[in-house]
Amino acid sequence: MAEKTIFQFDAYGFDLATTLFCGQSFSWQVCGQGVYQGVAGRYAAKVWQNDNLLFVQSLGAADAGEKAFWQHYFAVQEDYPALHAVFTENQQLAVCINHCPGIRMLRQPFWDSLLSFIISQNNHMQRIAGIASRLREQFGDKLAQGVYAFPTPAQLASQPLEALAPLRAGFRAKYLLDAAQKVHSGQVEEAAIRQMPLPQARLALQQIYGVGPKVADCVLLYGMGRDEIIPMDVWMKRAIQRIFPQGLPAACGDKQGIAQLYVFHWARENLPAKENLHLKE
DNA sequence: ACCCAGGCGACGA
DNA sequence: TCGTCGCATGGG
Repeated sequence: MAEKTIFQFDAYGFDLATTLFCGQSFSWQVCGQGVYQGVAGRYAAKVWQNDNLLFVQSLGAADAGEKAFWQHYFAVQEDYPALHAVFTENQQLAVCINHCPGIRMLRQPFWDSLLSFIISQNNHMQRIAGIASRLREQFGDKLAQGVYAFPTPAQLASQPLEALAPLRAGFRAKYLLDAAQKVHSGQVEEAAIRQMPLPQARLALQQIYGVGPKVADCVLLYGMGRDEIIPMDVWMKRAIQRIFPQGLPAACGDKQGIAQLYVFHWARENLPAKENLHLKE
């Protein structure tokens, strides 16, 4: 029978839709007018927003930890007014923030983000979401009607490469398997990486075949809370070339990765790729 | 048809 | 250690 547990959070200034679909997560889909359905870790939910209230309806068997999980996931207790006050001191950055100030850094599980950003390489956002969705549906546990968890490392590690063909992940399929095998075996261990200094943490993740500097940085930022990281993809390179030749303002300090969310989103909506094809660095 | 995508690994110099 | 290229797939 359907679970009706609904968690409610104060979310002043929050923009749920943009936060879910700005390229940091590939675990959500539209399931109605202003209602989105998705997964994080072992939890499935429907989410919607009413002004400054965020509603999260648990779709699985809600447990004692679920409310705290979503509270953390949606960053509803983090002080964004304070962050914005610092970020907007810089005029260029203020343009990016003001373009969509309601974006929040989702606090995603490590494993979800590792799979998602392996899929993301040399790929388009729509396709990333599609492959991630097929990966969950094909190999993950069903948490609710139409919502599947990402396969656990053990579930995925036991698959032969050919089994991933229906994902249409292309050359990334073997990368997904290697990630599963190395996490399952403990060769790549989340808890240990969380304790490491950044350079070491990056190298630890890059042991995975198919995880290079960019994917490692995305996992550290989006899946491990390393807010000081700016993953450098083509959009961020364009934005930096164009409006931040000196890099993001030093005042962003160890929250540069959060500032990056706004710059990335601004760049995607304001820097047509065609005009910027031959920019370097 | 051609170019591109939240890159990476292999290879040659 | 640094460029360059192929890689799977599919949308513009």
